[in-house]
Amino acid sequence: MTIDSQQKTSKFRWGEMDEDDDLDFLLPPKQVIGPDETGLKTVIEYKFNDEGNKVKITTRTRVRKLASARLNKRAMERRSWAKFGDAVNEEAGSHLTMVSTEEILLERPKAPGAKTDETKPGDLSQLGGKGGAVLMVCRICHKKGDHWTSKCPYKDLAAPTDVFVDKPPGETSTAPAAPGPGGKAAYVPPSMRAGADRNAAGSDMRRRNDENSVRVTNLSEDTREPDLMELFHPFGAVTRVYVAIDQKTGVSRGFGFVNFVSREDAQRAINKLNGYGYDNLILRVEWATPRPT
DNA sequence: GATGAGCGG
Repeated sequence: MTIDSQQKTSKFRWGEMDEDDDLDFLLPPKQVIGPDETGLKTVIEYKFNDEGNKVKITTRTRVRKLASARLNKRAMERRSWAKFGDAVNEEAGSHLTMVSTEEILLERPKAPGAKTDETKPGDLSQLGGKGGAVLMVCRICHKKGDHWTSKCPYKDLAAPTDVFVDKPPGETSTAPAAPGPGGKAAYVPPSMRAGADRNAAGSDMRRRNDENSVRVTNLSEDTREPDLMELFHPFGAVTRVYVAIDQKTGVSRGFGFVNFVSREDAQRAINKLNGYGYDNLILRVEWATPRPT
């Protein structure tokens, strides 16, 4: 026995074959001929029948006839049109199919409780941004790595998200608190409900409040936020008081901010409290320049 | 004299 024939037998031994073993590799390869001009496609394949004999199976199919039969009259008519536009100088299907350059963001699902994926810190810089840039995709303008949704320059222009859209006024819900068929019942603030004037009082309020920000400087270092509240709230509704604290030492940095609902109230507070003696110091109260967005 | 913390996904 030659080495060559030994190798052959080691690949395939008749004795080890089961009845249902796949012997198809012993058969000649399948042949596909056509379809020819008449639309006739011929497939020739070989199989073993139940007796273990090799049989040849020839299948003929009408291809073109069938395909055209499915096209309706109008479609057939369109086929006879003269080509126009870019198609005039092109082979059908060559350059006419466009590859979309639109950016489509896919969010990779992450199992709850799973650790952040093993993206190396070096990769983040390549994707152009501050730390965590890859995860930062604005839900309003979809710009990625630039800003969070809350900082979006289009935040105030954006149409409200679906969850905030209430039913049209005529449609009254029978059970308002019950979850809808699709899932949880979403709370809809009155200002966002159908029929509410969004421009009047609701969505715009937060931004306006932020602009009614008053800076208070020359505070003694033991002046705290409750003190500021006590001092300023007689002038009108205060939405926020803040005293800057040194993060290391925990002592006041001597300045803070007070936000008012109404700009007029803020102005009155400024007029009255600027130069006011408080804790042996002369307060300085003036409009704060809005924080950089 | 002085201009805010931290949280998302």
